[in-house]
Amino acid sequence: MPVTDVAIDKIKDMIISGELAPGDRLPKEAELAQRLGLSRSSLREAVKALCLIRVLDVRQGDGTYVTSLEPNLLLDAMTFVVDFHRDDTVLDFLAVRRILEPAATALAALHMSDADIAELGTLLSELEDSPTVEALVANDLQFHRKIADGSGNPVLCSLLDSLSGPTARARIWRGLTQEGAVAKTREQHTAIYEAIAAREPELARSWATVHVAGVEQWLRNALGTADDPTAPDEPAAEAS
Amino acid sequence: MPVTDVAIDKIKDMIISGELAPGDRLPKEAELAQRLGLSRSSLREAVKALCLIRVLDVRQGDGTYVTSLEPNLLLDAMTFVVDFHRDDTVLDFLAVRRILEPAATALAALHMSDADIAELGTLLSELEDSPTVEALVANDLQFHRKIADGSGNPVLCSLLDSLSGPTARARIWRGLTQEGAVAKTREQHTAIYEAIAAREPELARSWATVHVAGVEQWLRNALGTADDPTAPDEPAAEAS
DNA sequence: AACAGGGAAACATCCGAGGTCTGTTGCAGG
DNA sequence: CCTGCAACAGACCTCGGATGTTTCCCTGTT
Repeated sequence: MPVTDVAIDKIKDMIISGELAPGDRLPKEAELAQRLGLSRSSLREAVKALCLIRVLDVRQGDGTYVTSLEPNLLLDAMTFVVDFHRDDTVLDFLAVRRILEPAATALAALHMSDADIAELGTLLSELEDSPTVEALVANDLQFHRKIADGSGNPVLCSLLDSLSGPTARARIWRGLTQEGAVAKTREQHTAIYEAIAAREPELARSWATVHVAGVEQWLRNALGTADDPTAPDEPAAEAS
Repeated sequence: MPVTDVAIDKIKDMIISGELAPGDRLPKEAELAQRLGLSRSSLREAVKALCLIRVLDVRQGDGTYVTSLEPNLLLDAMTFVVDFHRDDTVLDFLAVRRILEPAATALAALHMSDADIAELGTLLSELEDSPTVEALVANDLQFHRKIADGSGNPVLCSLLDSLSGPTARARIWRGLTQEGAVAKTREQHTAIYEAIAAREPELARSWATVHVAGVEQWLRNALGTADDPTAPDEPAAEAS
């Protein structure tokens, strides 16, 4: 195993063992390199890799620090990974989102604060009557992010955030090619908001399912894979 | 922005744009470095980072290649990230797993091949009467992995696989401290298997919910956070 | 045709020398 | 005493080259 990979594991272990706590500063490059028994070049490769996944944070002129290691930060790195997937796997991501989003929406109906719900309503009313597709998608992302955040589970929130990337692309495509998509999206968002405001988790869950499934169904038809037997094609009664 | 980060983006773009397809070989270090306008040292840092998240695969003496970029490979890198989370966030991961696992189990009941179901049964019967905790957990991981794979959604499968890491640790802890956990786990596994074999998605979903919720409930009590208002503490009726 | 040897190619690792940015310290002025 | 600016030191950034290791592949032999 290359020394760089060893160094990555060593640093990882130092963090997991508690020797390095979140926010701590690492020894300077030269010092740490000597301690781990490798050159500065190789160490820098290890640090850069851990930096990409948000475990370390290097600040030029200052030092290298362990990040907060909070779920939202670490899962955020998954967005980078998701970006690599082409359209042929976007359906699989969307299928996962269709599982998580309704659950998150139901949780939001239970746990969201009144103030946050009010902000959610503001978000909806901020949208112009005839928004551009870009504005609609941006508003959509904020809307769903706020709901995911309202679920009270940071892991769930971050995961949904990451999965929304490909969905957003698909949604733009949809908005550009399908008439009525804008109006339909707004109607469904309003319905979800009202269900949450009414503290009706099951109703919120159902609307969320309908909302995501709509995009999924359209995308499946657009890709011509509606007859793919390996794809999950049963509603599975999340909203029963 | 450091030149290394620029290089990471450049390489990423080369892949996303299709200039570099999965399995393709990158130009040699010196050549690519010159083309991207930086030194080999800096380029190597970029390559190493992309290597950690399984986007690139370097083979000494041969060259650097783009991986298959399949979801299972890329999501697999998330396991590395999940390892960094301490016990105080494991409940959040478990809560997400409790959302995904029942859904995956229901899908497996619909899509799993008869041959795979038979293997699932074999897995159960392979376990000794009084297994060690380690053997039980290993068997448990295989069992759930096979079900996740049977859902037919590679993204869902990989995601569950990553989330099972922390769960496994908790399960070991549970097995070591709670009497009857071994027997209960086996009973529930058998019930899940039989529901899948009977092609009963809703029954399979319910058993999976019970199974994961059991660990979750135990862990919450063990951590003394049962009264945490921010944690999702409602069954949310997945199995209604 | 099969096998062993050798050479070329490519990555792995290291070293050392500037460059750039940041945080701090100390001095001068209000 | 407080404020602001300037110089300094510390730490990371980037580079280029030299040497070691591994793999692939061509070649020659059996």
